[in-house]
Amino acid sequence: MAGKRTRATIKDVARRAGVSPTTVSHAFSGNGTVAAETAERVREAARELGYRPDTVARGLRSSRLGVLGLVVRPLDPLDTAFLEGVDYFLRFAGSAALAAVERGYGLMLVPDPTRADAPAVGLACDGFLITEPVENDPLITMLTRECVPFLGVGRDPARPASPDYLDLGTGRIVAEVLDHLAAAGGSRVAAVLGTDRNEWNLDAETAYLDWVRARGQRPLAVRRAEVAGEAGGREAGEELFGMAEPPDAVYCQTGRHAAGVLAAARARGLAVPGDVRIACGADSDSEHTRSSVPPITSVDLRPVRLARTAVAVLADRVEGIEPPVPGPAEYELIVRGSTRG
Amino acid sequence: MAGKRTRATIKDVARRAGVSPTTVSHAFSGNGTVAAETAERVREAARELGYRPDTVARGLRSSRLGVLGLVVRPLDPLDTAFLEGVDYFLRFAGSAALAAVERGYGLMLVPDPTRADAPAVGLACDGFLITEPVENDPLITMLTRECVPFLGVGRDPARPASPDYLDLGTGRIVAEVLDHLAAAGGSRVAAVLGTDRNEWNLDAETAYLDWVRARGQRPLAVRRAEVAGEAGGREAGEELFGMAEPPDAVYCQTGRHAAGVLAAARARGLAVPGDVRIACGADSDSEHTRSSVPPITSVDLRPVRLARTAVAVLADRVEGIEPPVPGPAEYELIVRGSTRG
DNA sequence: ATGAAAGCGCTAACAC
DNA sequence: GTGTTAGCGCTTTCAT
Repeated sequence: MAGKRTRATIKDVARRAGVSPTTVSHAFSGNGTVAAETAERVREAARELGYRPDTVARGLRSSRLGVLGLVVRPLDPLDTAFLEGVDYFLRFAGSAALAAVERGYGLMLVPDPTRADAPAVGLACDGFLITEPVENDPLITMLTRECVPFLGVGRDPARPASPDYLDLGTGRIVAEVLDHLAAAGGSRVAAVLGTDRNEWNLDAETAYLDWVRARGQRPLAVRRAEVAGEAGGREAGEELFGMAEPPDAVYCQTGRHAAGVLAAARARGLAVPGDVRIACGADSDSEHTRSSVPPITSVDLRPVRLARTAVAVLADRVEGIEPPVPGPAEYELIVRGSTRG
Repeated sequence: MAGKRTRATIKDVARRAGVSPTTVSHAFSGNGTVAAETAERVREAARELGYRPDTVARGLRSSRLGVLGLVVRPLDPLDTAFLEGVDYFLRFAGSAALAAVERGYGLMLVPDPTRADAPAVGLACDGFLITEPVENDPLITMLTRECVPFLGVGRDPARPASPDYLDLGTGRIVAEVLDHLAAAGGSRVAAVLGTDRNEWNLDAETAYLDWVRARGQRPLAVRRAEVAGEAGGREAGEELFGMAEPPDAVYCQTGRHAAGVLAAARARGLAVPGDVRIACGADSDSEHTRSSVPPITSVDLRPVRLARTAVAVLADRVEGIEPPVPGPAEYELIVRGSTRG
C-alpha cells in the first residue's frame, strides 16, 4: 500500500518548465510577478507532473496549516463510548467540520493538547474551539501564553467574560425550563445537576438557586456525575422521591439523568406527569429524551447553528480579524409528554 | 490575539541543556541513544522553555502528519445545508473523529482534494476515508497513483471488490427490507432510488430488480436526486400513486424520499399502512423517519460502529499493517408504524 | 521578470 | 553517547 512513488516537488516542475523554483513558487502563490506566458508554462508542467504544493512544507514556513482544532471538555481523556451517544456532541462536531470546510479550513477533533500523551498533531492547529471549558482551563492558559487563537463555547467559569468565549446563556435557559415546570403544575421543583465544573453546570446551579429563592422556597439539589448517566439519574431520583417532602417536579441537566429520574419515579409508582413533572435543560441525547415513555421535555441547544457560529468567529480570529461577538446562543424549549399531561 | 511570541525551538532547548539539537531530538523521539541523565537535563530544559516539538516540521521530514482525512461523497462541493440534516453523516463523522483520536490521529473532514479549489491542507492527510465512493472515483485514482492509503466506505461500483473498500452489503439490506414489505402485506412493491452513482444506489437497484423478478413481477422504479429530498420523494410518490396499477408498497433509498412518498400517499387519501406500506433502506435522517406520522420503517446502518471499523482499518494501513478485511457491515431493521398496522 | 541563496524546525546519516 | 552535516519542500529576501 504505502508505496515508494514520491510526489513531484517544486524542483521537478521548475526543471520541466525551464525556470527556477522561485518562479514556480510565485506562479502558484501569486506572490511575486511572473509573465503570463511563463506562468502558463509552469502550470502546464505542474499538470503534467501531477504536482500540488505540499501543505506541510508550506505550513512550516508560514506557520499556518489551515486546520482548526476542536477540543471537547471535560471528557478527557475522551470517553468515546460515552460521547458517541451524545447527539449534541455528534451534531456539534459534524456541523463544525462542515462550516470549517466552507471557510477553507480542515477541522480536527483533538484530545486536550496539554496532556502528556496527546497526539502531537494536536498542537499544529491554527486555532482551537473548546466546548465547555472547565474552571481555569489549562488549555486556555497554554493557548493564551502561546498566543494561539481560540474560542470557548461556553465561558471558562473562573475567568471574566470576554470575546474569547461564546455565551451559552445558561441562566436564561434554566430559568425558562423551571418556569415551564411550574406552569405545568410543579410546586416544589428539585434539580439534578452535573459535576463538571463548566459554565453549564455552575451557571445552572446559580440560576436554580436564584429561581427557587425568588419564590421563597428551599432549594433541593442533588448532584451526579455526567458519566454516571441514566444509572446516576436513577439514584438521584430515588434519593429525591424517598424524602419526607418529595418534589413534584425535577429539573435535570442531562438527558440521561432525566431518563434515570423518570425510571425512578415510575418504579415508585408515581405518575409522570401527574405526580411528578420532569424536564431537562439539554436535549443532549435524543435516545433518552425523545424515546422515553413518556418523552421528556427538553431544550434544543441548536448545536448545528452554534457550531457554525463558533467556527466563523474562530476562523476570523485566525485570520487576524476581530469579529463581532455574538450574543447568547439561541435555543428552543421542546415540550414533551413528561410535562404535558 | 495572534501575537508575536514565538515558540521555543529545538535549538533553544539544546543551548539551554548544553547539548546538540540531535540529542534533544533523540531524547524526545526515543530514536537514538541518550544517557538517562542527559535526557533528564533535556527534558528539564524543555519544560522550562515550554518546548513542544513542532508537528509540522516533524511531518515535513517523516511525511506523516498524524491526520486522517474524511471525504464525503458524492456531495461535492459539500452541500452543508443538506448534510447537516443527515444524522447518518453526523454520527459517522463524529464517531470517526473519536476513533481516530483513540488511535493517536486527528481526523479531518476535507472536501474532495482533487478539486481545484480544495483547501490545500486536504492533501496533507496520511490517509483517507471515502464514504460512498462514486463510479471511477477520481480521488481514488489520484490516491492510488500517489500511493496514499485510503479506504472506501462502500465500494467504488466501477472497480473490482478489494480490501480497499468496506462492504456495505447493500444487496442484503435491500432484500431484507423488501421481504419485510411483502410480509407486511405488500404485493406490488415499487422503489424510489437515488441518482448518485455509488454502491448504495447501484447495488440497491440490482437487488430490487432481482427481488422483483424472482417473484415474477414487473419492476416499478423511479429515480430522484438525493438532494431533492422530501419534495423529490413527494413527486415520486405522486407519479407512482397516479399510475393505472399503483403499488401497494414503496421501498425508498433515503429517509427524505420516504417522507415525501408518505406525504404523497396521505394527500391522496391512502392509508399508511393499509393501502400502502412504506419502508426506507437507510435511517439516514431521523427527523424524517422517526418523527413522521406514522414513523417510517427503516434500517439503522450503525454509522457509529461502521466509522470505528473504518478508522481502525485505515490507521493500520497508514502504519503499514495489512489489516484483516472485515465482512459486510452490520445493520438492523427498525420496524415502525409505516409497515405495522 | 527571474533566479540564487538562506532558511522554517526537525531528523537521519554518519562521523567521532 | 553525542555532535556535525545535510537536507525534507517550500517561501522569501535580495540581486540581477
